[in-house]
Amino acid sequence: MARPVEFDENKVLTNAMEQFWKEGYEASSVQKLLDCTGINRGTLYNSFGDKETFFKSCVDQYNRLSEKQIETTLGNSALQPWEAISAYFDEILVNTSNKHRGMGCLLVNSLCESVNYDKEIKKVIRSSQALVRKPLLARVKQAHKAGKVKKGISPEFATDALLNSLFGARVNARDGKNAKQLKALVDFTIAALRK
Amino acid sequence: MARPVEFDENKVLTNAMEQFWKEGYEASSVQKLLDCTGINRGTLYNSFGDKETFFKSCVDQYNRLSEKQIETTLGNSALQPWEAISAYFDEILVNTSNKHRGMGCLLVNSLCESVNYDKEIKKVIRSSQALVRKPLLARVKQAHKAGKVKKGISPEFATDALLNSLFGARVNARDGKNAKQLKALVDFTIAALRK
DNA sequence: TTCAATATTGACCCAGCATTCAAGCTGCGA
DNA sequence: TCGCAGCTTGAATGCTGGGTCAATATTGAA
Repeated sequence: MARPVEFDENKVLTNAMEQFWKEGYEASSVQKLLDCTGINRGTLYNSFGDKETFFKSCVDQYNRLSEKQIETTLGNSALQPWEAISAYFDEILVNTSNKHRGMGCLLVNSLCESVNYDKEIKKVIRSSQALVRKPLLARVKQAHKAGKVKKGISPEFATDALLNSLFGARVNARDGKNAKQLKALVDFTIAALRK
Repeated sequence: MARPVEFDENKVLTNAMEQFWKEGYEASSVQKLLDCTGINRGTLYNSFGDKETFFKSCVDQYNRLSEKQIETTLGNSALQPWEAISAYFDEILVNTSNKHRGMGCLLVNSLCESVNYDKEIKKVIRSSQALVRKPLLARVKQAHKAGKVKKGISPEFATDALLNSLFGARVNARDGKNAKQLKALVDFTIAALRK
């Protein structure tokens, strides 16, 4: 009945996501977003809303990427708990392009840039982080039940320690550390928790 | 011979540093910097140069703060190596105002915001991080010589692991975790390295 | 073929950005 | 007391920011 969309929504979201991921929210001007997506100014506002709304859609796109990484690792029932956890970290830190590795984590970056310091976006970031924490905690609990976690460490704390190590690694990734160095850092944390 | 300066340079730098620390480089407009420092537009440009130069001066101010924290902890020869290291982390994560804790680390934030993604400021940030790494490494080496580091762990790696944990904690601090939770995270890393 | 519905386009808006500068002010040396 | 070096001031500048909109294009249905 009406004119169909011409742009590829997935490509637009992916390109814009990478722009935000690399340079952050504030430094990503609408003009830069238009350049990297190839769409027109009006099209952006018409189809994706204002900059903040568009950013949230890009975070959703990032979460979809995240979920894929989780599915094949933490969500792979063929893997033992610690193998799954290790595979997940490998997926993020090792089996990724140098480009993506060097950009760190969009959620960590956004938290540190503090997009609109005390506004709504912070909530989005937090709930996105839960997407990782939940399946990670599930695996740690599994390991815990199997007696594969060092004594005196609760599954919740072990999960926090793993995430803390991962956050650090992703800051270090942005600082230029290579895959091997980053892997060594998270492997050390795993070794400290695992029995 | 001429009119003397009226503003307190130290206060100006401290206030501006906190503005950059809290909201990042891009979101800290010159107007916001004028508001929080109380100086005039022309005065800023006359006495501190442009925004980028001013930002670097604020990073210097942050480094001075950092050096003070290092002096009384890592630099305190009355303390044993691990006690000094632990005291340093306490100083950053526990013995600090809720306000400052919640802002994380200016250097980590800047790295994640990626101020001018591939420009000169990144160098400033990196050399500033060396200010912490050097005395920390010295203490770890001391512990290593005294046989107080777990077998098979080099002082360099142990230092990187500590810094990784600290980076993670400062991201988590920005996410709202409290002093106790943050301390538990770095303490866990220390315990994993210490013998 | 016509028309309603929606997508696309880029010129346009103005608020806010970083930066400059000419004029005014202040206090010390002469 | 006067002159002037140099700090202070805020209006002015040009540019870029995010956001709007009327005109145009493209489709399917009638």
